[in-house]
Amino acid sequence: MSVDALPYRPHNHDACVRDALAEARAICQDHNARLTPVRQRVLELIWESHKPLGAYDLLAVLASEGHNAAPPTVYRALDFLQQHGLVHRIASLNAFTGCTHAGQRHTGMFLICTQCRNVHELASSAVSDAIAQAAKVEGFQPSETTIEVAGLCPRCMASDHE
Amino acid sequence: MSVDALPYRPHNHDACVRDALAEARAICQDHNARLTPVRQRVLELIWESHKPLGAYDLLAVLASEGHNAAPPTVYRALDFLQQHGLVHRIASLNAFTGCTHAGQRHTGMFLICTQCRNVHELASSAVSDAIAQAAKVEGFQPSETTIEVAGLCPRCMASDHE
DNA sequence: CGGACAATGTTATATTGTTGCATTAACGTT
DNA sequence: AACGTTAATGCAACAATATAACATTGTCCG
Repeated sequence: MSVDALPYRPHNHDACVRDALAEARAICQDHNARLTPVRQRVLELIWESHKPLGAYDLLAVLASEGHNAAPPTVYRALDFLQQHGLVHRIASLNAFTGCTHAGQRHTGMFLICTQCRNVHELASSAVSDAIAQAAKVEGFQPSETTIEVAGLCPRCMASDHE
Repeated sequence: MSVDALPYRPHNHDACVRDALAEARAICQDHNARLTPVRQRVLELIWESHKPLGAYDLLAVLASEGHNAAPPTVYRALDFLQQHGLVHRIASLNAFTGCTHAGQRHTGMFLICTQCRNVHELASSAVSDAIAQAAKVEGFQPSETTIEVAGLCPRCMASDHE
């Protein structure tokens, strides 16, 4: 795997994928939901990539693995995973990424590097509080919040200055 | 025009469209940019609607007006308008809305009513500061920020409780 | 086993956005 | 006014993303 495929925070990637899957299994069991082979494979692919993947990227991999998959296959798996808080959709990229706070109540904030394409998810209560407060002042009742920040990750910034 | 087409903050809509266009003309002059007929018409349609419009919605209106328009026509106009800070793209809706802070340096935050589809733009420095701070902690250098909050606007909340 | 419901397969289509190239309009220079 | 240059538009095709509708298969539970 190319180094670019790794997020800019170094870690043991194999373990991180394994943990994410274990966590997913636990959460699904808890929700009485079935983490079927397609769903699990899609989740795994997303985690392995560690960058947002488009639905058609996933579709292509599944196809290359001999799975007779059509768009609905992938979109349904993604819907399921989103419903159970296992993946997020990045609206500005039309792509999907593994949730690093699965099981926790949070509104994710995404730092998206425009150069290496890696995405880093945060859950800053300072940010969500500020947003909740701003909404409240307007008498607005939030249900879903999207926070996506495009820019340069530390690693790319450093390599740009070489 | 139906009342639903108005934003939930009451105002003189004709004047608001007129002002937005005047502002746009001033800004374009200032930027040495040309607010051509197509561009102006697209901006006008977006403001008249006061709800996010999709590119193909705009296209349909232009077509109905006898304009021989193809998708690139609309997308180019929208690109131009975005570049000059006159409209925003709402990523979670694939739609475009007039910028209510044109000319001011800001990162917009959008309150999107899932019921009446109206969108209200804010520029909360508390929010942008919190986001900037969260990014800084991660060593991330932001360039573009997307903040979109879906939920219920005050008017719809009130009418739901009748 | 058998019925009910969840999940998947399959085909077609809708929606959103882009590329590439030809044509026309605007602007400054001479 | 004619000229060249660049910006803007017209136009045709296509790419990318997402959904609808309905048939089929699988799973669970009585």
